[in-house]
Amino acid sequence: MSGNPAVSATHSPGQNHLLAALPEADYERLRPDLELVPLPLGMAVYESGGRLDYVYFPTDCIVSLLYVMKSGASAEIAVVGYEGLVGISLFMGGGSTPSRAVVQSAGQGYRLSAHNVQDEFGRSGPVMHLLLRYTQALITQMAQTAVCNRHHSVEQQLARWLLLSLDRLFTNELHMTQELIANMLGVRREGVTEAAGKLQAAGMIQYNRGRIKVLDRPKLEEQVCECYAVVKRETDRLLPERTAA
Amino acid sequence: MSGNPAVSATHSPGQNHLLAALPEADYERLRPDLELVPLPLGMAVYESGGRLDYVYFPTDCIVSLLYVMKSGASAEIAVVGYEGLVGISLFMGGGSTPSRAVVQSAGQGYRLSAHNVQDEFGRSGPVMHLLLRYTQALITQMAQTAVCNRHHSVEQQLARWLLLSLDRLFTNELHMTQELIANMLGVRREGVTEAAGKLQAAGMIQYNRGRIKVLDRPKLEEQVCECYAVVKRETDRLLPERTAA
DNA sequence: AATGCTCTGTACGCTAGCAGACATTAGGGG
DNA sequence: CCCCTAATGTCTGCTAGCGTACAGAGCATT
Repeated sequence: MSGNPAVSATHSPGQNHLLAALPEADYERLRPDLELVPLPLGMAVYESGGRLDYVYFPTDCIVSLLYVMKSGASAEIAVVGYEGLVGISLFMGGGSTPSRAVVQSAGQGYRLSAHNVQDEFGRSGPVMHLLLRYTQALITQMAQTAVCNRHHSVEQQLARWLLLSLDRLFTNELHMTQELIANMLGVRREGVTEAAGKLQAAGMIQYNRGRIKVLDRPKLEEQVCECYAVVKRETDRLLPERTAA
Repeated sequence: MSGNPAVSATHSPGQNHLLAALPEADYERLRPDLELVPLPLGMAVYESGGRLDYVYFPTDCIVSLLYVMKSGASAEIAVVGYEGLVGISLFMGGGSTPSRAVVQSAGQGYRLSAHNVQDEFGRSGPVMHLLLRYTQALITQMAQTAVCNRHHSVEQQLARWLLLSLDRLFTNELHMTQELIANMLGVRREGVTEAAGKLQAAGMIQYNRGRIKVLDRPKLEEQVCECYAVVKRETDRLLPERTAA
């Protein structure tokens, strides 16, 4: 289905910013190996401890990296969208990680086989350096998640999470139940209801059965904890906008 | 002072397991560039957002990576000992990170200049792959810290922290006040007092004015949360014991 | 021995968030 | 159009951990 020309026509690997940031030569070399795949809501792109066969470059979807405990409780470690990729363990050398990767907002992405990724990485060129810089940005996000989990309220974390998600979409609307958000944040669903209620009362968002519309983003940015800005600034610093293709 | 031959005689770069794991040729090439330096308690090996001139390979000390918020509150992101290095941003490409690195248990370490590190990394050989595998282990630690911060009690986190620290020392005794531990865990000092009291009552540790002796490590391992085991298993998997030099 | 400082223990009120139970509502399929 | 289910709102304890304040205890210096 991903080979459908009508679909391909509206999609380009360049919609993923990592791929777009590659020098033209590298981009063109990679292009034939990139395969467009649908990433439906809830799909496990990667299972904890499992073998990874592809690296995924999201274009218009969001993938959450999360750890699920024995008890069933979970916590989001980081979130990946068009700015990044899922599957760093393929080039970092481990081949697997203890966390899962789940599609949190449906869409599509390009995938590249383990073999191709490792070949590219082995060239020690721009591709490698870009992947490593992205990995460092991801590390910052994980570190800040740890900090946020320690010190900030559910309301602050929800605000951070909304902004991080919004940054990875092209609308001001998320399709996401409170239940799912609670799983991501590792809190109770009731806690999300309460926090979302406050944000709604303050006029920042509008909630409606699985649809969250962000009405006043500037206000949201004003009252979110510093964690959001740290991650955003560091991501922008490490992955400056460049064009290719 | 680090040049003191009496000191050097009892120290070898091989005491750091990353360096020890290098093939002999690489180890010998690096060796002349490695400089033994003292790492006293409280030293800031690296400041948030600052420029990094060296990568540090601890031998018998522990370095904490922590984020300090505007409010002054802090939280430990990860801990590094003889199994690792401080300064991944030098080869990951960013050059800086938003977190600090502080010596938590005094000792020594070898340092390698940014220039040398980048040269070695650029060879795309065993050195590079080892550094990347270590980085992945560090990522796991950060991710698990986020999870632990979200879901586990101060007592469980203290147990995890004690075991992680103990793994990086050669005694069963830590020199560390409750105040410092509280800063690392991002909790109140009183919280640590209470948690430590419970562990002591259970006979696992013995506390005494800045000295913690672990009396019953198996018992401690029994009741620690799964986070410790996840990190340990992943570290062992990614950085198998190998010998060199 | 006295003093001062650091480190540890403890107590009290307070709040955020948990656990569980339940009410309400929206929307889609029959 | 109705019903069923998913999604959301609300309520009642309950507990962990916070903020604050202070007391005792070990250790070093004088």
